[in-house]
Amino acid sequence: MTDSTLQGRSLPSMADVASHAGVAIGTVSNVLNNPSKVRETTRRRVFASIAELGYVRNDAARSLAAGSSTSVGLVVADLGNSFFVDIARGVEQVMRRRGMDVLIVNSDVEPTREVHNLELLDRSRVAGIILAPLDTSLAKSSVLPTRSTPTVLVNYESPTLTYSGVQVDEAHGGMLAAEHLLTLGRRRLLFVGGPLFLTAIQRRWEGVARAVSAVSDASVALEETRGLNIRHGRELAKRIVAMGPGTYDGIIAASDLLAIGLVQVLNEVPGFAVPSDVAVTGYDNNHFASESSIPVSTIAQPGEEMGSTAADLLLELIEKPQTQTRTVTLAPRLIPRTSTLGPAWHRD
Amino acid sequence: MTDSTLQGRSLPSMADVASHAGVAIGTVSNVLNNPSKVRETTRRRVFASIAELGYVRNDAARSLAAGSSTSVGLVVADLGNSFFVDIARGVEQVMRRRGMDVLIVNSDVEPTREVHNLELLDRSRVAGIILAPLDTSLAKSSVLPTRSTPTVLVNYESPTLTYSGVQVDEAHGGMLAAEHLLTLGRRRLLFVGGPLFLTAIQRRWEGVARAVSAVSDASVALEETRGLNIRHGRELAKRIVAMGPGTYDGIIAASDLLAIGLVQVLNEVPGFAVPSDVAVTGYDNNHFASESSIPVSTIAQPGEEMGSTAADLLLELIEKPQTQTRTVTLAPRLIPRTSTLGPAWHRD
DNA sequence: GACCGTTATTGAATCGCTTCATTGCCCGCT
DNA sequence: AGCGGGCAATGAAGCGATTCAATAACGGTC
Repeated sequence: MTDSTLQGRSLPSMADVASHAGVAIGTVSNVLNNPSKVRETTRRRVFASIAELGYVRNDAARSLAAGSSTSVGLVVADLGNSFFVDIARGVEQVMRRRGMDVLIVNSDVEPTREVHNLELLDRSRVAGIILAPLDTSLAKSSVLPTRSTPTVLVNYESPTLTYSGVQVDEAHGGMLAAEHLLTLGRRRLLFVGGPLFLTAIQRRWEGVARAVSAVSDASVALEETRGLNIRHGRELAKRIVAMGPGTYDGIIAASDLLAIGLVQVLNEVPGFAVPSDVAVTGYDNNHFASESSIPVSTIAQPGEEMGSTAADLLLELIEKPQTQTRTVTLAPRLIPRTSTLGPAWHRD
Repeated sequence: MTDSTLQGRSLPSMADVASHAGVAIGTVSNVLNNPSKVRETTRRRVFASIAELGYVRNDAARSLAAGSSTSVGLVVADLGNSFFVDIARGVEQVMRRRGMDVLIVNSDVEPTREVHNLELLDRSRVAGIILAPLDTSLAKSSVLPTRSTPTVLVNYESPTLTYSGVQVDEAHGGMLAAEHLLTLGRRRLLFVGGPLFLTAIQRRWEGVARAVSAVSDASVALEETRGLNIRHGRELAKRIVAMGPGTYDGIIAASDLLAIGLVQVLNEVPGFAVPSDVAVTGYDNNHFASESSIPVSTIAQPGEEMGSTAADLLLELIEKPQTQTRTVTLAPRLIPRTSTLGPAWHRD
């Protein structure tokens, strides 16, 4: 019976540790989970055996037996987008403080993978899930209704209030940008961004329009783009130049990349100097917004804060499952830089 | 159609499904894992029960019983660095094709978290682990010797050949950049980058030096920087300007950001036009290298390929554990752009 | 109808852990 | 001595799957 010939391969189990240390299996478990319940000397003996055998606890067995896990899952739509990386950082920060681990799964913009990843985490029986989808991925609507693991949505409004969530007040962001330009005396504004079926863009535009309508002698036009990259900014800039100098004295771009593209082209053309002739704002606080040759004023998405808030909401849900779900809306903030203030304004 | 029992009740188990469908528990298991062994009609009945009860397989129990998992873990040093995101994409691509899932854990540049994450994945009994550390994080040396899960290293040379790994031939990258400039007729070169204790930077410099020494009338100088960001590039550019025009006619930067910073400043100063007076190359193929106002020629790290190669190596290790470990070295490649070729050269 | 080879289904044993009701001990009090 | 209470330690009963030997059911043949 006492055959301890473990042919090389498989890792030692708790039972192996127990017999090696001359204690019961339950004692080993206690050493690991409730050290205070075990006498000092015994504890030391067990730890010694653990070290000697190179024992590694099997979390699959652990969470099966305990019926709970110490990891949460984070489903992100696109790791290539630094916004999601910020969210991840926020989530990790909070979870780590609580001794929980964060497993990240990447959907890479594919809705089917998003569904798959959600199922994966469900099967894994993680303690909870934070879902950060893209505005465009609709897939979740078909999955969400049947979920049973505690779940928090980031940046996506759950139609019904079935899940807790974190959102950004996009309209407010648009207002901030517009008011900034208006305060600087700009009156002939232009909002650029698109496609407009993205609700975030739509909201930003609404905010801009609202802010402008509050100032009697100000006006704002809208130019829809097909995307939000530098290239789209460059293309649009050419069209703007073609309209002639003075048509606009302030431009609100729906993304930093768009703004950077605009600035790159405009600033080369007489009559379109940035910001003296045309002030430009971006959106997202992309790392490169501050690094381009003319640092771009921007609206910062509170990505990290969104992540940490989502984590808080999730912990709440995990700890008292009866809690009423709720949605937290966070405000973006303005970061003024050279592209609106001019070179006199130095950042640190 | 009708019932939506989403609340609180603990999830149904395989036993529940079995009794609901009027079959044995083993049959349910077969329906899920060896469908061909179950008669069509039975299979359908079981699937119906699964759907009706909303059964979700418990992967903790599954991998405990089966003694194997269908997920692999990926430990990345810094999700904020797009190089690691590329690696992740490569890993996912290969694994997905094999029906395996990838769990990503982020160490956020902290060595202690790297160790923790490695332990986490060990405990989780994933099928294998891919470790993508930073050049600087030394911590793994203390962990690696005792590992027992199949493991593959990315971008870090295991001193002993204990683990399979994927690397980049950094020296070759340096050579490519230098040869490119030499071919364009540049002879007074400068390599910039740092800190030099980073082995990758060191290697690139070695490659550059080797290439230059092969051309009799060419020379190369070295300027060490304290970091690789745009800011460092800007600062260095000022020093270069101070040396006067003509000192160098070609600069090899150890990162794209560095190169972008250099170009931004140099190109404004008479006698330092890029690329006519000074040609500049970057390194990493950062997304923004191609988007800056003067697109920067660069050496592309094959991040995605590194990831997929690592995944292949890992699968090999998982499938036949006896396999000899090996290290694959990949070559970076040159992407010439305006900062060396001039505006005549259009990219698609 | 008896016999036999497939094909389907069954259910007990098992994976490695947590839990918790018990048991053993030791010590102080009455 | 006897009793009660606190610690320590024990070990069996799950947790929810996979496996696999054993059994049942099903056709075909002679």
